[in-house]
Amino acid sequence: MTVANAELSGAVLPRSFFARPAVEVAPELLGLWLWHGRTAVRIVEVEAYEPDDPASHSFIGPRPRTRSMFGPPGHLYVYRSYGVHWCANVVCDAPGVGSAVLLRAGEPMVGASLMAQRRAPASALRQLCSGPGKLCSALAIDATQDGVDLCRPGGSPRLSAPVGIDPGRGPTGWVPNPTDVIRTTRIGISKAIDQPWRWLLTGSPHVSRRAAQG
DNA sequence: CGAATGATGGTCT
DNA sequence: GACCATCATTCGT
Repeated sequence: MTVANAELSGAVLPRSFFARPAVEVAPELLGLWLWHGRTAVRIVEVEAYEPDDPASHSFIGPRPRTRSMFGPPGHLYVYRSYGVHWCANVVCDAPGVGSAVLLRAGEPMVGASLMAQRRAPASALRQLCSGPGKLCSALAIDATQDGVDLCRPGGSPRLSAPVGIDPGRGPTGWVPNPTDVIRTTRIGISKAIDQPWRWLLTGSPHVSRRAAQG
């Protein structure tokens, strides 16, 4: 990594940040950076999935595929979607609970040209990471990263706070301004469709689908 | 702009 | 054999 990128990388979050239900962690992930190798995005859209949630992969209990979802918080849970795409979650709450936040979209911050290369023929900035499958493709995240610890300084992939923000400050760490966040129902599921467990950064052109006009 | 659809593979019934 | 936490493309308005 270049010196400039190292300075941009910010500080990782304490594991305690993730040791809460996904519905609490999810909105606070907005604005954080997800790094993998020489590429990084700012998270602009997330969804929470909980253990008593019929839409969650954890609903039926641990399976080989969902093993990491029941592991320690702050780790990655990666699964294959529709046999074609990869989707990445941040594991939350205590080990064994089965709570996670799906990373649905990001804004390219570092290595946009490399991400465009991986996403070819797509090239427009706002198309590179505007969906959970696109995000993993752009960041080159696949089954290899399933279970990886996102809290390791210098690790890859890893989550970090914006530059200049101390993620260890305050009771829950980094918290975005509430007026910067929009809350909606989740997308692309058939069960528990009324739970308002999707959050977006207000006005971001990098989300998978804009929120309905108020 | 929106609706419809095929690709493609693992998991569950 | 059905069902997907999706995406890119095609076709219709």
